[in-house]
Amino acid sequence: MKATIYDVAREAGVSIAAVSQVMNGKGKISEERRAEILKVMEKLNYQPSVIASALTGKKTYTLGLLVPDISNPFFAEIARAVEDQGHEMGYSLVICSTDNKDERVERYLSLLQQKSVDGMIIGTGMDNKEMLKPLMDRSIPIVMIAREMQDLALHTVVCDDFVGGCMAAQHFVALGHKRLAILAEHTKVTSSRERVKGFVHTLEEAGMTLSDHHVRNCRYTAEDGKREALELLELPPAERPTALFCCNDMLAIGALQAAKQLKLRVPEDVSVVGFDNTILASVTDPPLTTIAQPIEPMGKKVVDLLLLELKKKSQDKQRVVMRPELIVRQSTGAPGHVE
Amino acid sequence: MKATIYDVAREAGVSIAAVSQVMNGKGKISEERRAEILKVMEKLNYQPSVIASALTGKKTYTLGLLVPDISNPFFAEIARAVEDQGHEMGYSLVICSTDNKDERVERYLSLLQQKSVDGMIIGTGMDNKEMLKPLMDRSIPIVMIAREMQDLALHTVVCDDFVGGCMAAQHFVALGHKRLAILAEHTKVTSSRERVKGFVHTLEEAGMTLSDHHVRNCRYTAEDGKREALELLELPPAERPTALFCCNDMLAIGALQAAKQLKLRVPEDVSVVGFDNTILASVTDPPLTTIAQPIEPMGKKVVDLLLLELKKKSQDKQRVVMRPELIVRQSTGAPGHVE
DNA sequence: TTGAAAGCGCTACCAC
DNA sequence: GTGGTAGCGCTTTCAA
Repeated sequence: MKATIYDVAREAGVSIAAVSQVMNGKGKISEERRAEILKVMEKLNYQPSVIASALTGKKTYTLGLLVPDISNPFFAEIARAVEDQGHEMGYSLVICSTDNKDERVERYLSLLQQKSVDGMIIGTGMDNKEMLKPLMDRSIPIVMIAREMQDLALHTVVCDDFVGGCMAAQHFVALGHKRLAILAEHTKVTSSRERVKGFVHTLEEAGMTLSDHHVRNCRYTAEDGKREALELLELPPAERPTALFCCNDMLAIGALQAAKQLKLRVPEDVSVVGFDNTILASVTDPPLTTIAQPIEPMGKKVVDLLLLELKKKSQDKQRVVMRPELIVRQSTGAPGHVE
Repeated sequence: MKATIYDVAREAGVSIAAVSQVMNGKGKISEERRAEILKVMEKLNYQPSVIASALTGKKTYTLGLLVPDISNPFFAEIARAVEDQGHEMGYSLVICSTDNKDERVERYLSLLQQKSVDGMIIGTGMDNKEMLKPLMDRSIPIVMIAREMQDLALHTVVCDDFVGGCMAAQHFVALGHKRLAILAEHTKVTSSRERVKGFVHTLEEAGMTLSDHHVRNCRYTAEDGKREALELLELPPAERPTALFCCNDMLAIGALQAAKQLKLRVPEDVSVVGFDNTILASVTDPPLTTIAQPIEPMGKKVVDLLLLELKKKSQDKQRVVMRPELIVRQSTGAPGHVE
């Protein structure tokens, strides 16, 4: 059986209070008692119970991370960054894949609460933002990453999605594209909406427009992207876009697959830009031009904000916006030309 | 503040014992009291504390998953399968990326123990297997996935790595390759060792051999794979392999990149087979022929075994071996020919 | 300095 | 049926 604080105390001939003190480095203990207790802990291979400690008002040293799908490389990379930064400070990470379903979000929110996590990092969308209210009322620290929850006072770390969308558009415009289209995520995904806005904004500044049926909403799988891209690319030549802006790398892969299936060459017949710059972007055929999010810095920052909130409550909520970057690979070129 | 069992009891005018009983569906309670209590719980939005419950000898409903790196798609996909199956049964998942470093493994093992997780799923290698002993002595349920811990009586779920290696070799032999090479993982990775063994075995059965410098050990990143593949592919023509078996998809991507850098065509100049069939295999250029592991069934099975172990202890340890499958895409062909 | 004791929220046993 | 109560392992006053 596991050794408890009582075992240590008995073995060392002191009170449990003494043991507790040396563990927490509080109170006054003579050096020799301290040493003795430490020795006994070692000998018994004593592992203090976080559970018991947490019950006494201390922390659980556990954080929750809600994302749509941990098997999606983007979120897996986020998770790794978050895990590392948390681990640095002694925290563990519980992952929660929501599939963007409110019921799952709710379930996980409740579960994490019952498990008394010290804080939650939310990187998933949800239709009903009210779900977060109860948590905030109970002042459970919550921070957002890669998603915004407007109207809610929450620390938030995002990349500048609007600017990212602009960058993609600028790239296409500079290349000379005239017929553009977008593969967006579900409209409830704020980051995707911003990217679309930025893209459209830049296009309009350049005197171009985007017809509605050239903006397709997908879920977040490559299959979805492929299906929508197929429809786009099968339009009559005069309407068929020569450039596709995809709101994430997964969708871009779907677009690439669609192009391949239709025997369209990339980038000669159609250019594709993705978003996120996950590992996927570097291995596609051709390698994907994409807008990079600074995933690691974002993950680190969001943990820092959360831990900050953990100690000093009720400060100003920050909104940290990090700059995306256009990574030009080989999926983009001038329309109708070999690059 | 969060409502406690006392709040519910007071509000409902009953004892906490009564409340506890309705929560756990045990003991006898009159229907009306039951309904009343339920109503109060609802009203107070009562969330029972898993922490307190766990302290009383119950479970924490939390599982730990140790993998080398959650941002590696293979492990991310494993994690998703494990998460889902666990979630089904009310468990949460703590992810632990070890980077294959013993110190990190040890740290996480200790942390998970202090947090009283109900069980651990280990999908990472470690040099010193002794680290697991203390956990086993304390009879903390441990199961292995995609890794073996020989000499240790542990439930284990793996795919048949040896057979997987054989499949790769058979594929190459059937295609007519004569000069083969392997990109293996670190020798301490049992699964990789088995794959190499199977590969070599089949080769020898076909009357072929593999010289030592045609078997390279890498870590687990694409960069490593690329570096080693570069060396292999820069050998003089008479020694240069026409077929590369890579022990995972990441390494295969590195190989693909190496080939591209050297202006070698795949599969005309060099064929490449990967292992795992992660999402990466479907997006490479060209799409990767690979040996698929049944990731989802494996993840589900390992959770089942763990939960089984949770209830009835000390049963026979199972070793579940799942069958891999050759997925032929476009990175393999006959040597010197366009496929 | 040191330790006795009062909880933290919940479970389970036992007496009523 | 129902509720009192003794812990679970640890933290934290507060006396001594």
